[in-house]
Amino acid sequence: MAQISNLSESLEDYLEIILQLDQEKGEARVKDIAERKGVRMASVTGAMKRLAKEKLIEYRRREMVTLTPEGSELAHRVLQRHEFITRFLGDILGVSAEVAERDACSIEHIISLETLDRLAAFVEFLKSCPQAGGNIVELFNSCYGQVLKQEHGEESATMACRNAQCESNFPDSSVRFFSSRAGHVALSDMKPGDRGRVVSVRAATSIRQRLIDMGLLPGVELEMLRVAPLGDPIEIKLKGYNLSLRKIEASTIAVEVT
Amino acid sequence: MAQISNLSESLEDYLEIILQLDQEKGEARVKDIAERKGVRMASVTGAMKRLAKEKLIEYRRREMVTLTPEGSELAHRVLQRHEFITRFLGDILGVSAEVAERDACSIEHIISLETLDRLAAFVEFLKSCPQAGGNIVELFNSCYGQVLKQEHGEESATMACRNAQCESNFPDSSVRFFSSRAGHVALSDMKPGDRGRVVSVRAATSIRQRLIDMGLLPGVELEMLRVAPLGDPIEIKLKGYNLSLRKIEASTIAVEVT
DNA sequence: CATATTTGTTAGTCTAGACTAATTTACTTG
DNA sequence: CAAGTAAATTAGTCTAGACTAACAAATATG
Repeated sequence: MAQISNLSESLEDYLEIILQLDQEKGEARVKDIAERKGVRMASVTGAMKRLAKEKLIEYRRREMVTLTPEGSELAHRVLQRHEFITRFLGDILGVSAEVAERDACSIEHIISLETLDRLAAFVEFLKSCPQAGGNIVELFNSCYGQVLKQEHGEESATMACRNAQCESNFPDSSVRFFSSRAGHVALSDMKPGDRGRVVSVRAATSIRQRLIDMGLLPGVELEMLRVAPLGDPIEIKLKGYNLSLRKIEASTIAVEVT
Repeated sequence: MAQISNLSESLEDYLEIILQLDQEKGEARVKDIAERKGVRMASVTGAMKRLAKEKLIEYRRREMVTLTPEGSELAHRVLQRHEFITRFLGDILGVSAEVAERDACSIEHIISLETLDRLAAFVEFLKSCPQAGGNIVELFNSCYGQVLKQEHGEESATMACRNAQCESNFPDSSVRFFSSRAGHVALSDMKPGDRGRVVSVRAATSIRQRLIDMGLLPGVELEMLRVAPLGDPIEIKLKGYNLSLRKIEASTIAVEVT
């Protein structure tokens, strides 16, 4: 049972596809539904029966599918949710269009209304609150780069980054927190000679700021030099200079060993 | 097949639960796994066989479950992903703890690594980039309120809001974009006398800022007064004063009719 | 008009992943 | 130690949702 309806995910998908086809072509036929959903026509026939039983569509054998008023209402809600998530992934996070679409397709069915509401509020906030600058999203995407987006005329975004002096802070535009093959290790667990790349800094704010000021930012390359006899302090090399850290600080830093 | 592994969602869940139990109690038993996953023991037995076949766990009948090195590696990755998503939902979006946990549980299995990476980068950005203020998240949560979070000692967050003069901008701390029963309607489609609440403003940035300056913010209550003969302009009442909008502007504003 | 081709349907199969009920094994305790 | 209880397994059932194969209807075309 998905969140909005009491339908299965699959049936929600069918409903959504029917609405889309209806809007695009003015009609929804079994063949087109099958093609868009990536299933065989026989599967569609079955699904149509289930939807008809729920009185969400009107369907007579070999004719086109039409939404009932309740079906249409529901389909619109499902579609709105889908499009919102796609926009969040694409426009805010800068995920590539295909992946945004695919992920939205699955997330829409399982995300709670509470989370959706909060996410929507967050998006509105990022776009509207004058204190948030209004350009947070552009700033983010120019600092961290977007996936597979090389549209022209993005000069202003790049400028925003330059102006904000973020450039030197975020040196790697393709930070891979999760997709790296290697597992992540706490900096404090590295052996002398190990090299790696900072993945995240999870220290409390006060310490965090210090670490960041020292250059320990996501994406930065570093090398473990020495660990003192009792494991404290730890000496690392980054950006060409050496740095000493306390073990407790180093343990908050996740590193992808290379 | 979930993203990280080629296991089913359910099997990933089992693996994750085994790791958690192992960390918490030092051992994972069928009964506890069943309880945590909310299934019967018989179902666990079946799942353990499937996991053992994949060489992810070591299991002999009626003994406790242990992770193989590969299983442990995978389980850690799954758990890390889970915890990251939970933190995003809870700490950034301000979703209530239970829902954050529940949603993370489902989202973790379907979200792509690309999206996960972008999300992680975004979170790091919000927390680290000096230009982003570093307090964007607190600002958001104090402006829009958090769900079911009434911890004390949040004075500083509230202050951030006051200082930022966001208070008057975001009057309603429980904006419901998706969870409202009623569907959303474009402001331009409302009838004279209808009352409602702004859900979102989707205009282009230039117009958007003007609308926002006039007080058309998510959560604001308004009433439709008059529509001129040709549908343009539209007169609405909000916060006690009257406002005229062009139809094209009004059509970008989604309203939840009350 | 006869025959292809396209479009849909029916009937039956398969799978994962839950379930119940009954049984077996292991541990505890009077 | 016998009996009771807790833990785990086996065997079999159910469901959604896909699949294939074969057939049927509608449409197009030589």
